[in-house]
Amino acid sequence: MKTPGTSTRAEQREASRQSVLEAAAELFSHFGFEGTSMNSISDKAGVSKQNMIYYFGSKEGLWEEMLDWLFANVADSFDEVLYKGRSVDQISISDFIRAYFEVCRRHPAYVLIPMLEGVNDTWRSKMIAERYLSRHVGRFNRFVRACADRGEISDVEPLHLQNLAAGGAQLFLALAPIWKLAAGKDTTSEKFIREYAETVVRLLKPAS
Amino acid sequence: MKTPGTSTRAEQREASRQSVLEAAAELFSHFGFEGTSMNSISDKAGVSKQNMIYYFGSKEGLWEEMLDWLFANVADSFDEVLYKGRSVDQISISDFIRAYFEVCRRHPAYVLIPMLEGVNDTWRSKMIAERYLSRHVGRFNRFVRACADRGEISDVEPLHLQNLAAGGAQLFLALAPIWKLAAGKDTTSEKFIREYAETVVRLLKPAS
DNA sequence: GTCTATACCCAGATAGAC
DNA sequence: GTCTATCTGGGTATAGAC
Repeated sequence: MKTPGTSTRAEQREASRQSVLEAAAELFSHFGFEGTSMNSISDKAGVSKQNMIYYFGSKEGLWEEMLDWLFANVADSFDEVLYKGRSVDQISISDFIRAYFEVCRRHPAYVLIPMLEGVNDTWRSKMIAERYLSRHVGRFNRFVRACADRGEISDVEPLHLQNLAAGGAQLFLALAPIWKLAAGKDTTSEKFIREYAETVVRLLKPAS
Repeated sequence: MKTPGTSTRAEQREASRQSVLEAAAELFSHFGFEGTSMNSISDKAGVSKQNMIYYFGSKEGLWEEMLDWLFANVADSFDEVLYKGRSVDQISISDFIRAYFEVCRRHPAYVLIPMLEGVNDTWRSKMIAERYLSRHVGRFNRFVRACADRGEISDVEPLHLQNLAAGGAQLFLALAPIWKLAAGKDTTSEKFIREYAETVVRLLKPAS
């Protein structure tokens, strides 16, 4: 039996919020903050614009909630694909790269939004950097040092490695439309990304 | 002595067009097509909006002329930095990567515009791909095969190599604001880019 | 809580005087 | 060729009925 009254309303509201967040992530990630209108989000989500603003307060508020929602989803995927309860010490650089590429493939907006926003120094860039990337960069640096100590990778500046390990797939995934047009290949397929991960892993192996 | 009459007018017009193109490249490359207004371009260029539209017909027309102008400038830089009259056979992969990074550093818009536009399949992506990137990709593939034949690089899929060789610097340069915020480093400095080029070159060396 | 109607602003583009 | 003035459309956000 469905509980009547407030419970159903709350459920309805949550469902609407959810579909707005999904639509917002999709549109913001493709057209940027300025290039995305509240009309297009509400159309895509099937929620009236007025209610959407009522839920999220403003376009800025919606963007902010979308960001937190997105990064929470990504963190869940990371746990599922990579950590599975393991600690950082138990993860090899190959595992990391392969898993990272896979997570990026599953969450296009995770790749696209920092890419579109990171071009400028705005409140949105600041929010992405402060809430998420700073922690990410620090954690990655510690991970790289551990891998280097174990002799798993050749001696590479962590930031360079981060760019090689994470950035390459980001470009293939984010710029898939233009890669398709220019090179005629689908750079988002699971196979393509897996093979690229293998290339990167191979190049990073220390010359024994 | 300045020639009077039509000549001066043509010069004036050319100077105005030039300053509009510069402003347009700067703004389009940071805020995207939708995110850039004709008002902001005309303000930055110091040319009235009405005359700007008179010169370029429309926002679309201006974008198109800006693209050709930009890629022509980039081609000049490539000639200056890399080719210097040499043929492709005389250029090593190290030279290429270092030069490519330097050209990207000199022309931020060359990196940013394909990045912001390449996310979607629009008339602008098509124009970038058809007029420029397709040729670029084909040329690069031939170059890579030549390098591989000479044993200069380990056996890597050309598209992967292209992404490693070209993409890495693009991300550091394009996303400099967010890298600065997240990692506290200026990833656009000549020194930083040179060092990153050296890392890439080193990793690509075949394990002898 | 959810609708209709609308206020208000800025976008791109045009008309017409000079 | 370059201005002033203006049109039309779409943007975010709000007011108020229900």
